[in-house]
Amino acid sequence: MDYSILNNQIIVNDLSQFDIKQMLESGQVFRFSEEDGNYKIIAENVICHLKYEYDRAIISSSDIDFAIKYFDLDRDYAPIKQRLAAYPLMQTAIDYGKGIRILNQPPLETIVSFIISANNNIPRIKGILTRLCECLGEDFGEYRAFPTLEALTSEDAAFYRRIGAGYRAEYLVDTVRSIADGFDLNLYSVATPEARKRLMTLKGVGGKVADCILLFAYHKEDVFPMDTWCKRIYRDFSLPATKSCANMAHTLTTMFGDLSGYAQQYLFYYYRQNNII
DNA sequence: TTCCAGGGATATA
DNA sequence: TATATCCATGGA
Repeated sequence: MDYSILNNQIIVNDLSQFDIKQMLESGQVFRFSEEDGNYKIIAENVICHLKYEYDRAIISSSDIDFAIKYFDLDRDYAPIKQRLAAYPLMQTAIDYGKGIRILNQPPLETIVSFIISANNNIPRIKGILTRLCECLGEDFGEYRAFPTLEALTSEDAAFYRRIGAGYRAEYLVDTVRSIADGFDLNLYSVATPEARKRLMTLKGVGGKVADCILLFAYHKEDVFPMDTWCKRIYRDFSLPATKSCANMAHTLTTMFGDLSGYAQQYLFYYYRQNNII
């Protein structure tokens, strides 16, 4: 994609495949805020400021290389959208969310975030994560970093309940302990089925949460996370009826192949924003 | 008051 | 392997 670096800022020239609101509000990330058109995103211990200037987007970051990778800037989404447009329903969804990109988020916080996301709603997820970082994250003045593994493992279930995690508190305690005890987070070059199997050994990580982690942290493109919105999406494709999310995900990933993750993201955003019940 | 939210664990057959 | 039930919380 067309971007350049100037004075420690990233200038994104091609807004046909880069939209700040669409990237952040497509349900893949929770630690962001907006005020008067200025967006703040925090990932790990890095903060990024995003805004528009004329017909360009400007990214300021404490770590430029991190930001380039995080916002997936070295990927051209034009051919992806062109291939997807041949599928039913997709042209509408792509037109609606043409600036969506799939972020490359740090694995640990993606795992924690999506364990919290289970049977939960986005405003609450954001609140729980805000309190988590406020309590355990390193203080950088303007913002708090995401807590380190050491900080996460230093707390018990009572703490996670206090910040509002509810019954997911025990899952979090168990999972961060597993990671500290040697669960290998480096799944970038592990094939999707094996990586998925490993993630699902973590407490609080089932099929859907595993797929979110695979897509939003490891950029595995051959997954289709099935949530309540995606069940409606499945219905509208008039595919074989089934009650099983696993069956739906299998049918959809068979249909979309290595475009599954992208298809899911455009469709999720379109359905949720338009509240298609 | 009940229902729902980017579901998963567990028990049961 | 497939289905039923329980789980904290807060907003609608």
